[in-house]
Amino acid sequence: MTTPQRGDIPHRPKVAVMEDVAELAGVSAMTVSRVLNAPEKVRPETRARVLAAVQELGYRPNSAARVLVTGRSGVLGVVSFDTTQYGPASTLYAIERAARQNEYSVSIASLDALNRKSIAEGVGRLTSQSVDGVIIVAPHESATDGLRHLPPDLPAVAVDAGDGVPFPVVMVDQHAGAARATRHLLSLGHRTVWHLSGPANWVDANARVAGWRSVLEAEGREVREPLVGDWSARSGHELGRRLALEDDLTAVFAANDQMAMGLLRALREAGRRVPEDVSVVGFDDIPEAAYFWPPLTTVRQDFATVGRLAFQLVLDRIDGVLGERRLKVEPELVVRESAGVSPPG
Amino acid sequence: MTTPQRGDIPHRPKVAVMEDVAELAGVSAMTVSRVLNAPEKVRPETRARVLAAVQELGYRPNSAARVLVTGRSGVLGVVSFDTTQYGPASTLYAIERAARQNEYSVSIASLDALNRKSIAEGVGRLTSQSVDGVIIVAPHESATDGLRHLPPDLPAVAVDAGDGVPFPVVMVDQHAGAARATRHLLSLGHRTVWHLSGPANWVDANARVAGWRSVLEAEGREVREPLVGDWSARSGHELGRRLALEDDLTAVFAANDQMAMGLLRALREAGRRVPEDVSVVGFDDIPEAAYFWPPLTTVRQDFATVGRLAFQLVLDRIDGVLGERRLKVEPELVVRESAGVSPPG
DNA sequence: TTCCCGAGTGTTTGCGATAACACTCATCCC
DNA sequence: GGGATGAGTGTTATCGCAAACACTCGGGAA
Repeated sequence: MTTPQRGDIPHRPKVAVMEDVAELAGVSAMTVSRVLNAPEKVRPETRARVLAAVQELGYRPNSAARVLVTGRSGVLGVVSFDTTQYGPASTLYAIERAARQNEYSVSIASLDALNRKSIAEGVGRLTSQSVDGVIIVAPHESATDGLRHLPPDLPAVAVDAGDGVPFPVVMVDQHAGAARATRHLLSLGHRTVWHLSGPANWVDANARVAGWRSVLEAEGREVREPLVGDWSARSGHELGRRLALEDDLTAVFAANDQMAMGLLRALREAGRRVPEDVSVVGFDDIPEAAYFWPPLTTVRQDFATVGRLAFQLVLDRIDGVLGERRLKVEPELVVRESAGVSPPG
Repeated sequence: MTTPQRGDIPHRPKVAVMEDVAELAGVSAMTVSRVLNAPEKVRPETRARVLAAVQELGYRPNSAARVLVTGRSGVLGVVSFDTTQYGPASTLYAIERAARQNEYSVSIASLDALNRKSIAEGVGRLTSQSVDGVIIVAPHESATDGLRHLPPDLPAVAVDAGDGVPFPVVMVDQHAGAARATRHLLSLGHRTVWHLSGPANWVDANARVAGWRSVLEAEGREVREPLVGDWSARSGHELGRRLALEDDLTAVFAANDQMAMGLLRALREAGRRVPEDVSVVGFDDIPEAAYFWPPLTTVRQDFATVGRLAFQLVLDRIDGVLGERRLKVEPELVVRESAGVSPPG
């Protein structure tokens, strides 16, 4: 037993490795490896001895060594933008959950900007860490463009991407959700529906505009130019003040709940009652939506399902299975009190 | 050159390794390694040749191999609970940002429950992935208890933990924030302040109760039993209906903005005007708080700073530097319109 | 009896990088 | 001129694990 030198800090406190376990159990390292990876190939008594030794030494396999030899890390990369927002955060959470249940863990790369370069860099940060696969949550057109320039053999899956990406895509059917919201408002007797949209170049925003527009056009209603916000309550409020000036305004479909919230306040400040004078429908169904004033009618996105499906798809890709190209999750209209019948013209 | 066998899928598409770069540049692998890790030790011309080769082959170092030999992964683990909430999500985001700026990447482990076992398991999932350090965001008493049972030599830092944990702790000074909110309400002329607290055993909730109580006691005001919510708008609404029945109610301090939102609605439904009849102050300053009706006076928590500091502290611990034991970030009172002068008794 | 087979285990090798040390010169000093 | 010096580069060993292959049995078929 070597005594520590003066001042020596035992820096790596000598953690047990496979060889130590083998020795304690009186077998070879290979047998230990087998107990851990293919227990059925080891006689039960031997297995028990090995497991006891593992327990006693508190042995944990060194993943770096395993990765080096197997080429598999059991780590999934997620690149995303602004995970403080409800949508991305929920998606990330669902992915992590699904991953955990499948013995995967997840490594994240947040993006500062949404463009080709930063996407490539985020993916690069992850792949150089030897992740087995990547899920990219970046619902922006330029991110979509970035995806097109990634190596197509990368085991990747996109969430909420536009068309023409070389990977499977999972997304909520935004078009259908927006259409549902718009139809709901028309069914209440409104002559037309205004739209408070998300920022240009966000795929969700565009799809919602398209869904909204398609219903109005199909029904032959007037299509007013959408007002473009930035998803924030602030922008909803600001644009809401402009909307409140329109006196033929009776119904508004806001592209997310935060903007709807700002809108609600602007309408109230302008003396327009909701839903008596103006009806409002949002999108997302954030947990607080039911406690807006009035409670918000909105379109619920099932992020948990999106996350789960995305994980399932990367898993398939990692295993070389070619799965669906494009999976859509149905959104659901949640009727509360912010939308009512059209006031008599 | 071996021709692929029939049916053979070239499974690992032969990515370039250091030896390939070395060969192309006409040097040894060691020199390539040096160019990458200690460029000043290599003659400029050699370095240029190597870098050109790296470029040409698209070489990326294999991190697993590097980890195996250096014992350092450049990965930071973050264990947290419910990252869909604004606070944890913001903290996580700030940590990721700080990490990225220091060439670290982050791996996450979400917890399904907050107890000793799940904390240990979360930390275990991360350490077995050879993270260099861990930040634990689990502001619950039983999580704090879990921390006490972790190996104290683990390079870990806790965010928002209770006392007596064997790691440095970073947190917003909840006590001071709550005191500030309470004092603000008293300064407006209210005789006392009610409290809508967070759930029992959450360290933030407890600290806010303590801060609120300490001010009332110091000023000799009546201390009404706090109503205990669960952070959600739903619970704020429900408890708010009970509060609305108290006719000596003039001021409420809610432990977070979501509960304040529910409370606001309950008060309005009961015909109590805010701030004319009842003043409300929240906690967090979520981005929407300014668009509540009325705009919410609240206490802003600087999660970005918390995240940055936490990262700095783990970094120190990883490097063996012994830093602060407990770092507090000052919260800030943001005055908006939901709190006003006390109505004449 | 002999041979084969396969279950169970061991030995060797290699994954891709870096640490530690060895080597080669040109330079500089006395 | 001889040796010390140090900058620049190469060689070898090693990290911890698993794949591939080798070995040792005991039992059943021929």
